[in-house]
Amino acid sequence: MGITKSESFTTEQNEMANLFKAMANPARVAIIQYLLKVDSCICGDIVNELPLAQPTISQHLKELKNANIIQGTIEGKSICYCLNKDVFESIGRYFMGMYIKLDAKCC
Amino acid sequence: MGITKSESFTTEQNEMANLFKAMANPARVAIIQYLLKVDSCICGDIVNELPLAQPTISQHLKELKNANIIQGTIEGKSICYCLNKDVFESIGRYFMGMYIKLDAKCC
DNA sequence: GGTTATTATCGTAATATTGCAATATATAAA
DNA sequence: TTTATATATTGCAATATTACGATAATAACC
Repeated sequence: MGITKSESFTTEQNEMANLFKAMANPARVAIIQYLLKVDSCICGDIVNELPLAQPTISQHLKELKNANIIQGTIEGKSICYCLNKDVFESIGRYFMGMYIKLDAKCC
Repeated sequence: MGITKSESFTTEQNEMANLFKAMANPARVAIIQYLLKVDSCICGDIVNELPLAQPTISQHLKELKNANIIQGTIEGKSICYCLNKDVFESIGRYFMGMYIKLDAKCC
């Protein structure tokens, strides 16, 4: 039918999928990399950095915020965005854990 | 327009996005978790494990294989699938590297 | 050869995502 | 209060993704 059968999978599986979905776009990867470089910035800085219109950037920031990858703090008339450190630690641990568990013997 | 402006971003950014896209679906997350548990299996085992039709599983396996997350080896009339250990190490390092680089001071 | 078992491909319908122009909202400054 | 600045929301068109039935392809077995 075209819709993901989310109800057929566990909450954890859906949460992991949503987290990856938030990063599954080159513009959002670029935003994350930019935030890693500058520590924190306002929406307008990202609009100047990337070749996308302001509403598009705003929408991407919203998705990253929904996934808890970034956080935004109101500072006067602008909003200061920065990366959420905890998320990266837990994703890193998730994959390193898989790497360790993974048996070398394959088919 | 609706299409991702891939040409506006670096090759690395597009590759990272594609890797995350391959994992941005609960069925594919479930397949990865199942392969982690059983080490290796054939397509039919996954069809029995998940509530999805055989063509759907086959399509998901194709996407995981294209992203180099799994590999498939022909064994008689069936195909043995297993996880690609290297990918998980590099993704894990990618995120742990971000975590370490990330400054605690946020906005 | 014919049959069975296993997986892949095609076609297609339903839904989701991406991007932007236009517009709305909110705050600061004048 | 008006104006400027910064960000969010809405509506829409183009494209991508998801799922499955029908069918094809491949290999083992008789």
